[in-house]
Amino acid sequence: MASPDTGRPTLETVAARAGVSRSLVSLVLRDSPKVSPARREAVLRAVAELGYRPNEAARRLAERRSRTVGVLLNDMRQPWFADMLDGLTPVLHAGGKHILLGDGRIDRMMDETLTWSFVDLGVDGLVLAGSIPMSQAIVEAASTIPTVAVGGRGLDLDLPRVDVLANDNHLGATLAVRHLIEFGHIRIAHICGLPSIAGLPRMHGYQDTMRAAGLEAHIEAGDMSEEGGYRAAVRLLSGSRGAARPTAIFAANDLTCVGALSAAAALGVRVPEELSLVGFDNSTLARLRALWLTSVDGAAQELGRQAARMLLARIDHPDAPGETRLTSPRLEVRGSSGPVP
Amino acid sequence: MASPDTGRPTLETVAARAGVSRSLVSLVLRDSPKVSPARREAVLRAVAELGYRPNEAARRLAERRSRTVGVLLNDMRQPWFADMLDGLTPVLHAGGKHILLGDGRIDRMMDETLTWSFVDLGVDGLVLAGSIPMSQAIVEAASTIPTVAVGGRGLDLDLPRVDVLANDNHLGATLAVRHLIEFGHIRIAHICGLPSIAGLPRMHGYQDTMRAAGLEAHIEAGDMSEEGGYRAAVRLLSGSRGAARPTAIFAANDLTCVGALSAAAALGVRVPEELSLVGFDNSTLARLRALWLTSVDGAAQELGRQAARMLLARIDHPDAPGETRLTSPRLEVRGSSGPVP
DNA sequence: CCGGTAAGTTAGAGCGCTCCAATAATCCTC
DNA sequence: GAGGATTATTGGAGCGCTCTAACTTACCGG
Repeated sequence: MASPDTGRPTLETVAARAGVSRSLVSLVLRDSPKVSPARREAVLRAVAELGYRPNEAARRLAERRSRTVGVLLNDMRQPWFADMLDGLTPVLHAGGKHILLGDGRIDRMMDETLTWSFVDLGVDGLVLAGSIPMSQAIVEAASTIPTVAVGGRGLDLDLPRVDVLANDNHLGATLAVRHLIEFGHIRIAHICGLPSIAGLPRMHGYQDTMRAAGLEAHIEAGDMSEEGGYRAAVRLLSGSRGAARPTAIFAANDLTCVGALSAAAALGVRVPEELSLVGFDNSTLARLRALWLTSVDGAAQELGRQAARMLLARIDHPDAPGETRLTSPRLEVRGSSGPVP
Repeated sequence: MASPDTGRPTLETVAARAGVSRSLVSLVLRDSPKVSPARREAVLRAVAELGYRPNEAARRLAERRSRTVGVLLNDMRQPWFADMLDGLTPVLHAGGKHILLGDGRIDRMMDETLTWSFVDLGVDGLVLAGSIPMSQAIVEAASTIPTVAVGGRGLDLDLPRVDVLANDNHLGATLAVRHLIEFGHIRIAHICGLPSIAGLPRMHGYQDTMRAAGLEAHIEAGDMSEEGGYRAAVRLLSGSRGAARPTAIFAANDLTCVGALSAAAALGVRVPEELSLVGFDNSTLARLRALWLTSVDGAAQELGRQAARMLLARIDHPDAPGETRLTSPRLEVRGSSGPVP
């Protein structure tokens, strides 16, 4: 004799109203085929009249799964993550999954607590996005829960049954440098990023392509920030190295590229007439007409879609061997690059 | 006689190991004062040895609350939301709340499903951020669940026990226009935003301040986008209105302002020598040295902090009368504004 | 018209936790 | 060292749902 006296209606309440048992209501709600049309009708009417909504916590407890996947990322305000999520979420929703976002910057506790709270919540799957720091907690979670690593982590740490999906950063750099070479540039410099899973292959792609073309590589240190890009570009352009000023710069990401653009403006070097710039990520920044950067597009959205599909497959099949897949980037040519002067 | 055979340990498992009852373990975990040091010790050891973590779903069901608040916003990639969240989340965490993010753009179902899923999950509180569309579901949820509306919605729809916290957009516009007047500008135009809860007061602030200074207002239509700002600025600057070209433009937000900046560049109008620009939001965009916009800072982070505090208070006191609070913006002066030519 | 099968419905035992009421152990105080 | 007041500990009844196994009917051919 439950007490539907207080607050929201429960299965009990609905059952009483429809004149059936709790179990039958449950069957109707999970639309089981073996319910007579008459009863189904009655139950649905009762549900509507009472405005009944199932209690998610109870359902999770009973089902022992949450129909939820956790997404761990480091900074949602970076356009790459937003784009990736744009691809990821519709597919996961279509697969009947809720999404729980964990942002390492917003919840400054990525290291441990955030991951554990996902585990406690009993997420059905985990998406590790970007180059989030790999704590003990994450490694443990990833080896228990079906997990997909997208765009960064995972290539390095190789867990047994984790799928890895990443942008081919090496190829992206190659595309950028080839583009500049085709414009006739010879002195092409690179402002590198951090020595991360994203930064290193971009740098190596640059080096390899330069070498293949018989050109001399010139790398200036950056840190994926605007400030770093500005300083590196100032060093490159201020001619402290004699007359060999580069006519083109390939930057490790768009933010760095924007910094380089500012440096060029500050030093009176016109872009693209005197200096060509190519960024990486094709972020919203690159698309602002005030900046209008040529940039490598990592197809983050497509990456997200694929990640979602892989995760859904893995949830159904937790023990399949881990798969690694690289996706091909594309160059988006805009106003910051042009023929060599 | 539970079966700790499978998977994660439960209270039962821990209790057995520590040689105490389930209840005692529960008391230790919620660190009740009335547990003897010896038992507490034993329980904690068992917990550590087993790697026990409480099942969040079960806890929620039993406690009939989720220690979670839902945050509903429309687009996380807008810097304003990120900043607001930066202020909001630490305070909520400190108050022992988990955070559930619902992004209207990412989960394209803000209208209904997203809100309902918050309700089903049994969130303890709700934060409505920005000018999310007000669906029936939201209104219903907000009148049941402790709710705070921050930076947009809420001023208009006035629900009985909902706190409203907003930036004083009218004052912000006033600051911007006064700044330009102090620089000696007379012909100050405004590119307005959408007629939203954020856009309208900015426009009115502009109008009122111009009128108070005995100046003639001139408003060009924009839409809070870069493209809109570009077009409006082209109309303003191309002189189709005779010689009375404005020497300063106050834009409804930074994106619009960036558009205006591009228009100036395209038309050969130098900023700030020939044209001063002031934006709104003081977003990361405004801080890029390539743009370096003077902008009104809505103190989104502080807004977030206050919103969190108000929500925590309201959760403890659901029936207190709704409170409305406006916060004062501040002008961040950068390179896009200067003395009248 | 009876046993057998299919179709529809239901009781009831969990899921893993909280929390109250009841019990057991301990501590005083006289 | 008995009686009462604390202080610790425990049993057990939920929380609202799922899911299996058992129970009703209804149907049908022999």
